[in-house]
Amino acid sequence: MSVRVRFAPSPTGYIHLGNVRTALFNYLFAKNQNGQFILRVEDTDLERSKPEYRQALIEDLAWIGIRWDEGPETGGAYGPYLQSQRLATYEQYVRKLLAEGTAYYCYVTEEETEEAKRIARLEKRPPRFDNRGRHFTPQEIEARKARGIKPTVRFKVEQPQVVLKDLVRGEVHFNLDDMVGDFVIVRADGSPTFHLAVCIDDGLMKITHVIRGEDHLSNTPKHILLLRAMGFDPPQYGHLALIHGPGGEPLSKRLGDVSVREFRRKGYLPQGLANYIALLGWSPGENREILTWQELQALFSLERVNKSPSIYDPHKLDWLNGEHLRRLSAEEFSQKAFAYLKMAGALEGKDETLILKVLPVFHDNIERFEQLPEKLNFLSEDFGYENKAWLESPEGREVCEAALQVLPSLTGEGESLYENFVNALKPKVKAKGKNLFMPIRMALTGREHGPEMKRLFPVLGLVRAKVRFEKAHKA
RNA sequence: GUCCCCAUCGUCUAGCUCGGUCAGGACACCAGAUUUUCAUUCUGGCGACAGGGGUUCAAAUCCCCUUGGGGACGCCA
Repeated sequence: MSVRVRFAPSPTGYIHLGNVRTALFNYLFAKNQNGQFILRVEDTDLERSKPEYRQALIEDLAWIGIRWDEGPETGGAYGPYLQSQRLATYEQYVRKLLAEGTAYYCYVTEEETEEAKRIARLEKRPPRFDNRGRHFTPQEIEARKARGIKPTVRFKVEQPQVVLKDLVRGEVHFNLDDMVGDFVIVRADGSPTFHLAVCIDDGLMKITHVIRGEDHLSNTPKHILLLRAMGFDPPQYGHLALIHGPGGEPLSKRLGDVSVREFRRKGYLPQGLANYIALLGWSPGENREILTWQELQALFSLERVNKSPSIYDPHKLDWLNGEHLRRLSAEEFSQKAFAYLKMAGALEGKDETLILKVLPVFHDNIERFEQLPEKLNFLSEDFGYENKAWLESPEGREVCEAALQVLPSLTGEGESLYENFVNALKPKVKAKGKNLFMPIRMALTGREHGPEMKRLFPVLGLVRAKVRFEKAHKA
């Protein structure tokens, strides 16, 4: 039987590092096994689900390079892939469960269960539902109906001992008696809960492996019971330890800066981010770290997934992204960098041809595209000087004067243009070494640091050089 | 509080299945070399088996306890 996995996010916000890692592991596992990857949107929480988040999610997933075989807009043989469109199916199963007596209408109100929980907590007991609604007499039920109470549907937990053979954790034993009571599968407003929808969908969509975050571990016994009650063979489960922020805090608390959108905005390469994320909780062994998408796919295995939680380290992400950046050809680098600048709105009012020409010069200088616009400031004529001292010194002034004399008769192409420039300059000035070099850099770029002058100089060209030395001379 | 999971450098990890390694790599950090600057690149350094008990000739590796961390306990997913 071929492997079928799914990534099933709820569109209640932008996806973050933890979510994409789950998606990525599912995807890599499926592709490694020659299986299918399904995208399913769990939008049963009408309150919080938003269509724009669904769109964002699809974009972000596609951006990083995940391709789904079946999904909301893609379609597939087991659709629809939006839970909000599967309500009729859920109702059928609920009717069946009700008819078979494995589920029942529960007339206990939300307020009552809240209150019971509060008291349980106070008395330091597990805040477990006591199944009281299971034993209401027909009279009680009538009375509650008369008061306008709408029932929920609860699943009867009758075999509380569940053994799970988790693909990453091994055998895990649960006793639902000390965890949960009968749990809600249909809310009082008639909408299905996550538990119901997931089980029906996983069953119907013939999902073979469920790879998800550890936060779902304790839901798994419920799901296994539900699945069995509905006549499905439960899939295999693998629970991934969670990722934490640099301070050790849960990722959800810092959603803003760890969302995929934010990494996009900062100009990370999709393959750089994917590579880094893959290394959080997984390792191919043999000290390998820098991996292409193809390599990730070929090497991935659940057996090598770690059980312990990991902390996200922005430094290492930057380093790894830089490595991927440097592995790009000059053309690819320029093209992607340019696309980023355009997207970031950093091109407005700028000389695009000139930018395209300098871009390759910064290939080794950055680890993400976000660092580019600031480094490109010197292309505009109105830049200021980071350190005027290099220009104001007698030696600096002499360099500027000599440069202006030499410039008109300069010839050469590419790097040799700069060499000719410097060679022509040398006999005319006393300054040498740093004292010659720094005034040139300051006059031409306004900065003390930057890429090699021999590469920058020909890109700027003689006309700009003249303007800049004139300006520097007056400074 | 109850249940579940986890535990190797500051961080990501290899090694654990099948006990015998100077416990390896990478990021970060520090020092040096190259680069007339910066970045890149290269070299070196710092740095860990949470603690305690077993089992064994031998334990990072197997077992138990403690401690620490995480997760769950919703009519959220």
